[in-house]
Amino acid sequence: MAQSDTVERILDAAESLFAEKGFAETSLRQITGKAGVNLAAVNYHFGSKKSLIQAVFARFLDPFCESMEQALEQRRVLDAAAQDLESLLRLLIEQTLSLTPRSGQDLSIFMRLLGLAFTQSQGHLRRFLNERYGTLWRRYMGLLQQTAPQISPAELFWRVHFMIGTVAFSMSGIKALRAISESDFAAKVSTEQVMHLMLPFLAAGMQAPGSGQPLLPPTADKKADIDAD
Amino acid sequence: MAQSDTVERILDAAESLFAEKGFAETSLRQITGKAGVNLAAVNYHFGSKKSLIQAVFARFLDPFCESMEQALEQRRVLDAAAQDLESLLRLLIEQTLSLTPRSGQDLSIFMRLLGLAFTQSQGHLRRFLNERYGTLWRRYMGLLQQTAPQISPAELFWRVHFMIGTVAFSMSGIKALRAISESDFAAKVSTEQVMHLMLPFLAAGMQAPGSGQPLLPPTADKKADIDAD
DNA sequence: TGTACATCAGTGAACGCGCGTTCACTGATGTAC
DNA sequence: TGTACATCAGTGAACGCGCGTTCACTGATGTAC
Repeated sequence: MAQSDTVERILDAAESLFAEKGFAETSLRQITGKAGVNLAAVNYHFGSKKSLIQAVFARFLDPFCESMEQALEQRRVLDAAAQDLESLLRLLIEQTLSLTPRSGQDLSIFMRLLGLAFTQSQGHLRRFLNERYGTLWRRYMGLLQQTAPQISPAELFWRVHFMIGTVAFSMSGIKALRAISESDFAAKVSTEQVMHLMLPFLAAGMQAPGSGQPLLPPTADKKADIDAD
Repeated sequence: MAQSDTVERILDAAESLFAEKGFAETSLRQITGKAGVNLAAVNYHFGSKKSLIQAVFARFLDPFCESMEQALEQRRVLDAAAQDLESLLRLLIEQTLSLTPRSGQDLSIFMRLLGLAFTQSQGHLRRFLNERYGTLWRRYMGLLQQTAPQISPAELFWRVHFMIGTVAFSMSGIKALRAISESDFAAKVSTEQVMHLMLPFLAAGMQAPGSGQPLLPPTADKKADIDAD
C-alpha cells in the first residue's frame, strides 16, 4: 500500500461516492476511508477537494473526448454527405458505450456525474469543463445544427439542453428507476438498454417541427449576425 | 416582526435558497439570516431542517395537486373521448403556469426544486412526496398510458422519466441557460416560453415509434399480468 | 563500497470553522376566578 | 376590576460534531562523491 496506486484508489472511491451522493454530501473522510488511504493523502496528491472533483472528471472525460474527436474526424473524411441527426446521436451513444475500460465500472456512474456537473452549483467545475472541453462541445453542436437546418439556432440550443436533461436525469436516478421498472413491469433493463430506449425519444424530439414561437423580437437591433457561422 | 409571519418568511427564504444552492449546501444560518429571524426559529416552528424541506414542497405542491385533481375530474366528465397526448401534456403546462400566486415568484424556482427532489439524495423527501402525492401521480400516468396504447407500459414508464428529466433539468439551469441564449442568439426567452418550447419536443418524443426492444425475456415466468390494468 | 544528503509518498494529530440542534429564558397575550 | 397562572412565539448563547486543511514528522528510495 506504500506503492503509488494511492492516487487511483482515491479517484475510484471519490468517483463512486460522488456519483452516489453528490459532491457536498461526500466528505474526504468517506473517500479516504473507502479507498483505505490516509485522510491527508487527498490534499497531498490533489491539493484540495475541488481539484479532486476536477480530476475525477478529467479521468473519464479526457479519453472520451479524445476518442470522440477521432470519430468526428473519421466521419468528416469518410461520408461528408450522409450526416443525419439520428446517426449523429447514435455516434454519441456508441462512443459512450465503448468507454468504460475499468473493470466492473458501471456506465451510469459517468452519466450521473455529468448530471451532477450541471445541477450542483460547483462554479469551479463548470469553468473547468468549459475550458477543457468547450471546443469539442461547440464542434458537435455545429454538426447537430447542420443536420437540422430547419430549426433556428436558438431553438436548437434549447432542444440540445432538453436532450442533455433527458440523459443526465435518467442516468442520475437509473438505479432507482431500474428497480421500479423491474418490480412494476418485471422488465429488467441494463444501462445500455436505457440508452437505446432514449434514442427514438430524443431523435423524435429533436426533429419535431419548430414551436413556431418567434424567439426574437422582430426588430433585430443589436446583433444582425445571428444566423451567421 | 413579533407577529407570526415568521413561518412564511422562513419558507420564502428557504425556498429560494434551496432552489439556488440545493439542500445540503444551504445552511439554517443562511435561511434565518435572509428571513431576518432567529436561528432557533426554524427548529421551533418546523422541528428540524428535514421537516423544513418537506414544508417548502408541501406549500406549493398542495395547491398545485388539488388544482390538478380538479382539472382531471373536469376533463373526465366533459370530453371523455378526445384525450390525446398533447392535450394531456398541455394540461400539465397550463396547470403549472397558473400556479405562482405569490408576488414576484419565479416559476423556475418550483421546477428547480422538483428537479432537486429527484437528483439530490434526500431519502426522507422522496418518501414524503410519494406518500403525499403518489396517488395523483399514478392517476396521471394511467391517463398517459391511455393516450399511447401502442407503447408498452414499461417503455412508457421510461419515456415519462425522460420527459421529467427534460423539464427538471432545463428548469434547474434555466437562469444560466437564458443568459447564454440571450448573449449567443440575442433571443430573450421567458420561463413560460421555454415551457412552450418543450411541448413539441416532448410530444414528439413520447409519440415516437417504440424502440422495438423487447424489455422482457420471452419466457414470462413470474408475472403474467404485465399488460393488465 | 560506504556515507551523506535529497527527494518523495505518505502519516497522525491537531487546527479552526460552520454546522444543526438544544435549552433556559423572556415578554406579550389570553384565561380563570 | 384585579391578580395569578398558562400559553405561546421567539431569543441568545452554548452544545457537540464533522468538516477541509495544515504541519511536523517518518521511512523508503535514489543520487553524489
